[in-house]
Amino acid sequence: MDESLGFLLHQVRGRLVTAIDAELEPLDITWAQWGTLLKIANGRANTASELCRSMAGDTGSMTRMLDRLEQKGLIRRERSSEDRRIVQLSLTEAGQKLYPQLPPIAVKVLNQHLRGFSRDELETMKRFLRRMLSNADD
Amino acid sequence: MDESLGFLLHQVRGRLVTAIDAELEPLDITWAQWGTLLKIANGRANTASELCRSMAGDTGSMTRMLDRLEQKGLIRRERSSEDRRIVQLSLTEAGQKLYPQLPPIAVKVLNQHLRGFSRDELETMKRFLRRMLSNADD
DNA sequence: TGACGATATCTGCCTAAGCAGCTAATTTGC
DNA sequence: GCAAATTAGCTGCTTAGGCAGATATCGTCA
Repeated sequence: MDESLGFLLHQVRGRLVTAIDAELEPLDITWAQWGTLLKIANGRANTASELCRSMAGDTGSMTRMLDRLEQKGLIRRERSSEDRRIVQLSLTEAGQKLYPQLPPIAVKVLNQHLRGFSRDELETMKRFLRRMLSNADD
Repeated sequence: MDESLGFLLHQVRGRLVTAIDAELEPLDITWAQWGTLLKIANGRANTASELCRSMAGDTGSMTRMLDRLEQKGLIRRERSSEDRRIVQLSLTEAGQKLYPQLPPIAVKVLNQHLRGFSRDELETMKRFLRRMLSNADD
């Protein structure tokens, strides 16, 4: 039963997150925070609900994630004037300075865990995971 | 960047857990609780620290997990008389009655997410994940 | 024997994610 | 034009996991 796919996914994801968080620790940011920051930096999400949709997350949990990022001075929240329900998100100068430092760290940890994998094998695994995701969507 | 392996693993694992938890809800137990219960039921772990080792988890978090299982009346804790540091774990009658109901639910949800996968593909994916785990161990 | 290190468990503090319920603002439908 | 539904964001409650520190017990070795 340790061999269940669900358990394996859980374990691997946990190891990855722990390893990345350990490397990120000197920068005073976590993997989850970095992911959120990146979405904002890329312009893929300007509001909290866009973030939730693009990460399949909960809005309540996102509010608190944004609280943490704002409190660290990495993002700014501004109530929109056109639609006053919306809070527009943007990176502060500190956020803009921080976020390019992060991808190399994630890549390094990922490569450590992918030692011995061919490019084909990596692509195969990603294809499998995308198929599972699309199976989940119905 | 939504295409990073780490992000995909995170997403798939999340969807699986959410789907299993939804199915388990009428039984008033969660996926994480069920995993712990199963380890105890199988006799693979008679103590908290054995559980932690076999799941690569934290002892503090395990204490609280066992609190929840004990509070639900599914497990029993008994201080060992030979080594008084140890707390021996066992299933109550309720726990023994509950745990055989759980694997079919996990299998069902897993199969939904694996629609269209051949047995070979599943084995390949599991092999990949085990390789990543073993890469993590050094 | 008695000090020291290792082990087992527990507690407090933190991040994170999910659910339900709430308010305010906007859009839709009659 | 206005009631109803929808959307955006927030708060409280819960589970879960990680880290650090505390306590009690055990094993070892001088």
